Amino acid sequence: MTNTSSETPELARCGTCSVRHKAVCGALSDAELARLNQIARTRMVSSGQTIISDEAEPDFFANIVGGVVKLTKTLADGRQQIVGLLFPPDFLGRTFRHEAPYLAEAATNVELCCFSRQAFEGMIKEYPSLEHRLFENTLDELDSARDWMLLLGRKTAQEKVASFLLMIARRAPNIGCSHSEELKFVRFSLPLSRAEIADYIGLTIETVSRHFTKLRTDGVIQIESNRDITVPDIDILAERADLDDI
Amino acid sequence: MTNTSSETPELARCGTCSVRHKAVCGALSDAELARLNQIARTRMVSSGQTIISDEAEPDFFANIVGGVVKLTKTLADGRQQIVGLLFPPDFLGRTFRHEAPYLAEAATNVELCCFSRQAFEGMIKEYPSLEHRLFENTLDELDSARDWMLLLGRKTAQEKVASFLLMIARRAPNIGCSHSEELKFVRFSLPLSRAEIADYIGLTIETVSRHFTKLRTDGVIQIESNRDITVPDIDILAERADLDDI
DNA sequence: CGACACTTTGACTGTAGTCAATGTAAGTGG
DNA sequence: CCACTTACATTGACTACAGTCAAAGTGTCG
Repeated sequence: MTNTSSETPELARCGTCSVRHKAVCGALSDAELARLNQIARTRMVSSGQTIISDEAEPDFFANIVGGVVKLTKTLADGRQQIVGLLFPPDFLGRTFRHEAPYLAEAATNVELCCFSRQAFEGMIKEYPSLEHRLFENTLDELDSARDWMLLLGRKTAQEKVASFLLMIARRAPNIGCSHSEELKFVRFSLPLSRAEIADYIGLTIETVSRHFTKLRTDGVIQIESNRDITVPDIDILAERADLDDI
Repeated sequence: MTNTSSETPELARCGTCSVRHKAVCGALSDAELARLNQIARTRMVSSGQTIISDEAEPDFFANIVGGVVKLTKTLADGRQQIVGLLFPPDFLGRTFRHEAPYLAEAATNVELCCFSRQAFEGMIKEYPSLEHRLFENTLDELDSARDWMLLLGRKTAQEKVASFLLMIARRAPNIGCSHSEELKFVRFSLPLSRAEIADYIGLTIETVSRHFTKLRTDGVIQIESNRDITVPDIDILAERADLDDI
């Protein structure tokens, strides 16, 4: 929360990029990457800042290099729902449609690698392998969205909170966390406030807080500070989440 | 519910196909289509039959030519959530992944145009325009899934029921319905039972039924029969749905 | 006509929401 | 350094919306 969106984005340096092979860029050869490098600009966005408004037409796409981005939808009376959470090396932006269907905000301080819409869509048309990678990403996002629909429509508050913590514990390696060898023990920082968690799992702040407390008194989690959670045995947390599906 | 899945699928006839230009096939030239035609087989599936199990690895994809297909996810204790509803000319199947992430069932009698996985994935690799079309479809499905997350997480039972009816009214032209010139007046048949509607909008049967009754007594809808609904003024229904977003 | 599946309605319950107060931690200025 | 502010989180008391359990109603098909 120190600096706002940096004013002088600098040329990206793909050679030293931490998400080079995991992000969509992984689909490109060295020569193709060199061209992408020409249109890529690093940009820092501080926590709470809007990245893509749902009112304007965004003129860029981005890879998430660091931090967490939340995608939210809002009803006329202010009720909000987080419909997606992006971690490195996820891709941000709705290709082939000019109106953004949601608001993208930095949930933490975020590092982006941005591409202008025009130049990037041009590259998509030229390099089918790039479009293929984006397509695979989108299929994975759709699978996640549908998992979340099951959570929102059918899980109890307790299961929702446990499922949320489990999801963060599993994705946290991408934003830095520690865990034991056998992965039973996990410690991580929550990228969201209680209010944001509530908006993600379709509850109120109070209900989220109550179930955090319940999980703590039941010994399933330890709350080191508001944002720092330790899970002694992730399998026990998973039981509380009612391990999805058949 | 008359016939089960037909035993002798016949060669598709793309020339007379009702979804030729709207389905993914629309991305193909006549020559390319001729090749797709070779691997396409028409198949009828009766209401209630499973099309793709979430336990087996499906070996085909399909275009929905007629009828409605529901995609469901189930928790260990039997709670269900419908995570997608496919109408003509939607595409059914998860490309590039062998395990199906959900169960696909015929909600009504359904006509499919099926392609073997191997042959179709081969064509995708050869024809980037086909992959592009599938990608655009998937982006639209993702947008819909996120709209539905807002409904599941943040809308009241009344709003959920109204939103569901509104969605059906808007997509019903693809499964046959009548409406007035200015589109205010709409009459359609529901492709789902009350139990299925409940599983789609995250409620119980009883709550769905109560809110149908409420909308009827308020004059927002007329219930001609369990499955047949008339909406005298769709704008009034839309008000009850709390027209999404900002 | 009778059986069955589905839907509606009623009475009651319980989970999560609402409203309000208190607690906690980080940051600011006298 | 300590009062004060501010933002965020927790806890408590009460409420209400949707869920549960049960019965009655409706429609379809043999």
